[in-house]
Amino acid sequence: MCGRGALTLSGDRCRRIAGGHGGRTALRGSDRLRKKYNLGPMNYVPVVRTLEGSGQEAALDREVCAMRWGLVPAFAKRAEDFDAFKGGSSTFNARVEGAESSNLWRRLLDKRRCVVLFDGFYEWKAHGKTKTPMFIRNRDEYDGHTIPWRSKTSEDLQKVGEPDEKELDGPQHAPLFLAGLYDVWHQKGDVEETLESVTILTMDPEHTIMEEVHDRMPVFLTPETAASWLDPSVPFSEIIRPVLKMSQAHAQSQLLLYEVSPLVSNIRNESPDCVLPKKKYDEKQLAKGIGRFFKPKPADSDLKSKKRTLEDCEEQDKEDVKVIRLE
DNA sequence: CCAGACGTTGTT
DNA sequence: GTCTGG
DNA sequence: CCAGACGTTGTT
DNA sequence: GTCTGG
Repeated sequence: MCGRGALTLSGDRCRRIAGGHGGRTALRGSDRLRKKYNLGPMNYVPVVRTLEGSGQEAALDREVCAMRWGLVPAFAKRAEDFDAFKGGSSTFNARVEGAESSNLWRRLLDKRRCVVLFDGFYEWKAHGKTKTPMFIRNRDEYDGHTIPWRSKTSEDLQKVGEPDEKELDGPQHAPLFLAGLYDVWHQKGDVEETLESVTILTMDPEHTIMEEVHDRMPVFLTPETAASWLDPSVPFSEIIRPVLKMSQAHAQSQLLLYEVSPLVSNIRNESPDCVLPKKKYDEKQLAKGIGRFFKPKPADSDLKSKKRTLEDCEEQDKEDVKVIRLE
């Protein structure tokens, strides 16, 4: 993990995921969230956090807000010092090993934990000199769609339980819950500017399917560990062991990994085809007629063979129509 | 005391 | 903000 | 994370 | 190889 993702959830969908309805889960800055099948650091991603200063445990509320992926700590003098694309420190991932002994991360571990929502993310699997893009998401059967409340009344729990509306604004599979840390940076000087930004924790993928693809993976949260992760009354030192254990279990049993087309490797390609399995993408391209150029060419180029080729093309076009109608 | 760092991934 | 190096 | 640029002189 | 852009 984790430098590229897909994110097509609407703000409202994120809010339902984050804890149901009514005033208990606020939504802010969702105009910064657009459907994206190919996003990287510096883009805005939906973050679930616990609202500060909302009283004691029983009254804690949540908020979903758009934050920039790539953390700028509150103490930064210039935001560029933490912009990996401008020679600064790379802060879109944080290694969980040793986070407690890092000046950058330690201050966030107890009070600035959050959950980052993704449809899925991309990883480039290396074989020798070539790299194959893969997409990783929750399998269709996984039913962890919402983050429950911790220590809430049964009334609250009922509110959250299952999604009670047919979700038409994004993928049907459960989104990934990724463990994150956030911070708020205020620019000093004449220009008043506030930047909320986030990093995604990474861990060792050993003994999971992710090991086949990469030497790091994000920390996956389940509905239950996500609820604890969001509870600021639980210290990091207490929660991290079970969280990592559950993340490993999740990566062992609930993920779906598949190869995608090389389209995604260029971040300017912003198409739903990015998340299409490569096999389906290839079929689609063939159906569009691009695939015919990979057919063997005629040996000679006299008029007759040219004509035959043209006829072949027309024939192919008719077949294409059939294929498209069948879909 | 002040100055300066505070990070990750991937590749060799 | 907080720690390390000098 | 990957892709793509990496440059100058002179002219409009 | 190294840096910038997205």
